[in-house]
Amino acid sequence: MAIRQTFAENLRRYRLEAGLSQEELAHRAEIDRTYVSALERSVYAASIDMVARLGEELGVTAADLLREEPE
Amino acid sequence: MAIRQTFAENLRRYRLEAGLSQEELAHRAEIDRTYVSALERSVYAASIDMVARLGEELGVTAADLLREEPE
DNA sequence: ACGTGATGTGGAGTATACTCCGTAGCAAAA
DNA sequence: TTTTGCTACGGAGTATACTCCACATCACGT
Repeated sequence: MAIRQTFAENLRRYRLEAGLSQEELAHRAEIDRTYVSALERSVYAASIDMVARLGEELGVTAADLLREEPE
Repeated sequence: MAIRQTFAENLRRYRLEAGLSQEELAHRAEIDRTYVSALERSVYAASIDMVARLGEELGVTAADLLREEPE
């Protein structure tokens, strides 16, 4: 499940860098706000469609969101 | 669905470079053979757990499998 | 023509991603 | 203390990822 943790950390980091709340991000990506919360807590293994949608709103690629040791 | 297509192409390419059949890869990653076939045809949006498992057997990262224009 | 390896594809079932509702906690501001 | 913004988290329902079966096709070698 290491990949979930990596994704969770990247998602939260990019979201905060974009200055967005979980709710704002969820609204823009047209997904549920509680699900964003769950993803940042590694509760679920998101689908690649979901990863791409979130990345779009954050201005990064799906690959970026799954990359370890970013930058 | 662009991300599915990218993933599908990368999966097939890395699999062939590794000299594995869909069946061999499926067996090593302990998943179903027909599912590997489906993924290479962009039928489903794989979960990030699944992407990571496949990447492990192919010697690449999950991010690699989702990266566009791989060199 | 026949057998074999590799892949595509359909159908039915199970596991889980994802949605939508509500409630609760906590920090900062009034 | 009360309000407001943000997040955690539970439960129940729906959508879909994923498994397992079977059968079909196509290319190749014998």
